[in-house]
Amino acid sequence: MVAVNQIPEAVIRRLPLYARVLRVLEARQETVSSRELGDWLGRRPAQVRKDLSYFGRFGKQGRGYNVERLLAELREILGLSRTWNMALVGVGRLGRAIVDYRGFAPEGFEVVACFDASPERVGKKAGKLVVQPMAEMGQTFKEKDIHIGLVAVPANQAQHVIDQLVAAGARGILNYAPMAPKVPSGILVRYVDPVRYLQSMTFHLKNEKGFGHRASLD
Amino acid sequence: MVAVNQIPEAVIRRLPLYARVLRVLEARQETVSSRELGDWLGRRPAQVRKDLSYFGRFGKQGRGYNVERLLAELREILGLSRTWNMALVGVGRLGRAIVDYRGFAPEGFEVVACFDASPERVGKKAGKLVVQPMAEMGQTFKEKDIHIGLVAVPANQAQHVIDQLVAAGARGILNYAPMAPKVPSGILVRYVDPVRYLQSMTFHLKNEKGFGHRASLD
DNA sequence: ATATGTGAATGGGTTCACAGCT
DNA sequence: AGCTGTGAACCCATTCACATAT
Repeated sequence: MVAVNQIPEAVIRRLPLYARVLRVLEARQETVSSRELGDWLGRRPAQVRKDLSYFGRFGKQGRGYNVERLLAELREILGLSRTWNMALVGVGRLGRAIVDYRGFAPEGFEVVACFDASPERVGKKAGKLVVQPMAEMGQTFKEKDIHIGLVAVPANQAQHVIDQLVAAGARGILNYAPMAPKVPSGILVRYVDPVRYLQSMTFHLKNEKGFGHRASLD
Repeated sequence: MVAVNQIPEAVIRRLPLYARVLRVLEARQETVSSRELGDWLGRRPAQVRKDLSYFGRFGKQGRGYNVERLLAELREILGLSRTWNMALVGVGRLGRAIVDYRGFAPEGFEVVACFDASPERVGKKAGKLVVQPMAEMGQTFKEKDIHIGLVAVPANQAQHVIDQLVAAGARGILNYAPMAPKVPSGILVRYVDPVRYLQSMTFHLKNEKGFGHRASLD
């Protein structure tokens, strides 16, 4: 157990994975050991224990962790015991797929507004939402208590859009554009970029061997 | 410069990012310094230089790196100077969005076959492709020289699908399902999981401070 | 003056190994 | 016996600092 600000970032990024496995286990068993949890993710038991120990002492020697309890703790730690409102910018093909994506809601994330710079798109529907002009962003962020922005515009527009999101009050940004924007420090950015994963994969595939390394979840 | 099998995985995962920035720079300048390249990605110049130095000596003291040359080298190193054929499993909403995704082709990745376990979907069209039954997977992988599988099925079916992909000959898997499958060692798996990124973001957003850390591309 | 390439130093993250609880 | 929690040891990755080249 340790001060919040000195928890390794690597640990924080694993917590959602633990939560995910626990969701599956919830239905079938009451307790889980660090070994079992680690097996699901290709991790060593010691790592699981140490990761969790940054936040508290959730286990019982000789028994393991109570699945339900641990899941609840993790959701609390990650800030998932509330709903997070998000705004999407860019309602092209990809944007539409994002609005329709069924994976957000069960985890407490909701797209509650969407914006596009193109006048032809403004006013049309995207899922249940009406596409708004960029100018309304600041206003809408306040009204709807939005803290996260999703960016699904072409790479060459992404920087400008992200600047606008930050100005509107976004503190976190999920960037689907294949580029690396500059943001003020304090703004969190994460990247969804399937091609990038493929490209680091082909390095290994190309060298017929070089295969020995663990297929872990990084 | 060093043997292929002892290049840090972390370095390999950054190479696609360098390539991406170089693509942008290509149009506007002939050379780039490690400082400038690093600035684009929120990295220190020394890291850029060391990363590249694992593969060769591409720079010139006093000048920097030739953009075009470096990009070509990286594409070669990553195995991107060829086309990679991929197969999609799961032609639901998400699967359809993946087939339609415009980001793969320009980088040399192509979805050349798609499969679904549901008989109602088999035989129907998905983009330009006809949805095939799972049983044809092995055959098609050989015929079409497929090495990468994309998984877009519900979490509870993903393990089974991935087993089938591996049996069919897939050596790399891009998993859109929110779960962590077990695979034989030697098979590469990468995860596209927007929710996971959101969940590690909310940890920081929740603790109003804890913001100091760099918004880098990990 | 400017910028690379790299050995050495530092820092962060993972794993070991064991005391201690059930 | 089985399993956690954790300091210490280890290993991998990043950064520094400087010799070297243009």
